[in-house]
Amino acid sequence: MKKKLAEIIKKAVLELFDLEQADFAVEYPKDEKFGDYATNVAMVLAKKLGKSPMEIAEAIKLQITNYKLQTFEKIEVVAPGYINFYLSEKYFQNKVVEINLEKEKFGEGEAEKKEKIMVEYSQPNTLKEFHIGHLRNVLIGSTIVEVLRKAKYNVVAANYIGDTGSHIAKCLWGIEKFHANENLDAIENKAEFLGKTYTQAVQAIGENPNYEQEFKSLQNKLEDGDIKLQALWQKTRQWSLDEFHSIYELLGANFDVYFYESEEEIEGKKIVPELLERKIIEKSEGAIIANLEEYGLGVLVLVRKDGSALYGLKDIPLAIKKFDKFEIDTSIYLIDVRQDLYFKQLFKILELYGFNKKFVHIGYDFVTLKGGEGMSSRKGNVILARDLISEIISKVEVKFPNSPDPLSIALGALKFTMLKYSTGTKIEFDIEESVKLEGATSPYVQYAHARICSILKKAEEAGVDFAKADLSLLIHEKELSLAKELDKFPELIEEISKTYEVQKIPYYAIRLADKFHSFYSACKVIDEENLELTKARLNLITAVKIVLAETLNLIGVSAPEKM
RNA sequence: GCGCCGGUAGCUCAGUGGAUAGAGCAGUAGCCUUCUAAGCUAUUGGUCGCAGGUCCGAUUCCUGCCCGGCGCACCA
Repeated sequence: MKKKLAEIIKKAVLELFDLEQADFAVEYPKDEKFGDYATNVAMVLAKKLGKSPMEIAEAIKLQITNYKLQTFEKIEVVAPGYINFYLSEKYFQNKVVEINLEKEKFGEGEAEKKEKIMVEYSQPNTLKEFHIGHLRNVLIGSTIVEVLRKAKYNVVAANYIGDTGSHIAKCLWGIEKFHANENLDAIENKAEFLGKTYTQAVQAIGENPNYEQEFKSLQNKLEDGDIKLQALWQKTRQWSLDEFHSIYELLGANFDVYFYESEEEIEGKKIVPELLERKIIEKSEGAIIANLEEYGLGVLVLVRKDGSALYGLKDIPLAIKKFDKFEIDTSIYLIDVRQDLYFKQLFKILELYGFNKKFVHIGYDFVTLKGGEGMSSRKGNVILARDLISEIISKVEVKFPNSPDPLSIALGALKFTMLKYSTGTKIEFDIEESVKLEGATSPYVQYAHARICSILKKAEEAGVDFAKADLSLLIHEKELSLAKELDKFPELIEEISKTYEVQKIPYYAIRLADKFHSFYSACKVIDEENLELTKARLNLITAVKIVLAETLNLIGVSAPEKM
């Protein structure tokens, strides 16, 4: 509707005034009493046209009124020059019908988009533990994927596993040093063992310079293909991958393709001569670097002086492969904001290489612990994803002993909490706060859904057939307010598919649930005295149920029938 | 030093070139013989970090400053 209205306004403006184009905004007014949509077009044009905003607004209002569109109930001009549009009740009543017809397809993009987008996210390092900081990435990433799909983009969800590099060597060294005599295969929680050993190794190496030597020599042996170490690498790598897959399954995150750093490393080394030849990179202080000072991007080291490859070198062939092999148009990297400079450097190198494509880095700020510093696997001051989930489950069980599915409520609460922050906000994680289940949380939204299901079940048991209903009976303030919120859903999808502002989904879900709860206490749906109104309202809440479930679905939260 | 991000109610956070700046939590006062009170209704609470500038209009854009975080050559 927003788009349509913008076109109508533009048409009116261009007909009325001698203009090439018009720049203006169509927005939701702050208050419903100012109508359903408002535009500032008159104020924007005032100066250019040398007329007062009110005068222009009146002229536009008259022009649009002459179109005799049934969509509008009223068009109003208000000082200092707003034009407020009031949509008709009929429009919203029809919207309810439309949603019930389209069902879960409501809100989808109108046509398949031509653009193919790859979203790379998660990128965990093997042998490190999966902590709650990693959760933010997975949850934002899978939400972006879902939203883009809903908006009808062709999306490839990609993961890039960090299965090589010094952190691996450190952990393997730690195993050999401290756990050589243990039967590794018998360890029950292998992921935890690896994580702990990694932290142990980092600390030991930091404290004892001799260990530094030992670990370095192990790293060299590993890179030279030492058979025993290779086997250990393979085995532990698989343990980590198994753990990651299990966590993704728990969270409902899916990937279409996995890339591995250990494979890209080989490709990266192949293009070094060409990059050197073309003077995109150079030798410096024994290392190979890209000097990007002239672009204000500093220096990026690609190859260490010992000849080993760094992450930048691996990202170059991978970036190219994504376009060439997968035929994508846009490549999105979801990685925390601390790597912002790195991505600017990477994209610049690719540009200099002649690979000028659409690259996007979506950065989000990291997760810290309340009262502490940033979580770091190296320091071992982490809260593991699994531990947090267990803790939330136990809270749910205590608070709602009859809950049929505490796991999905707990996961919902976690996802919602993680996603409701904008990406520029650091999340100061407070476990106590995160497991609260009242207010702006997923249970609030899920509860609305469960309440609807409960009413629908009751209606079904009473044998009410509401397939045919007179929706024009929906004139109550709370009913229309609900329908108006439903109408905004497609615009929300469209917006987020362009801005990636995923926090808007939880906020939308809260607003919709809020309006439902408010309607629920003001209006009785099933009213034996008034069967026609009952049918109309059953249609309304069915539409609300569809949109609530779809909204939750986008952020991977279940919509329970019962709570 | 240079760069990026943040500074909005007691707390945690949304939001916006425009109409009285919002939500949750916390506080206060109410609401379960009625479709689930994980709920509803009402209410207290803000010089939108500071100072300038642009604009008809700035919390929003620009500049400077202050505070916090992060990044800037061999981690990813």
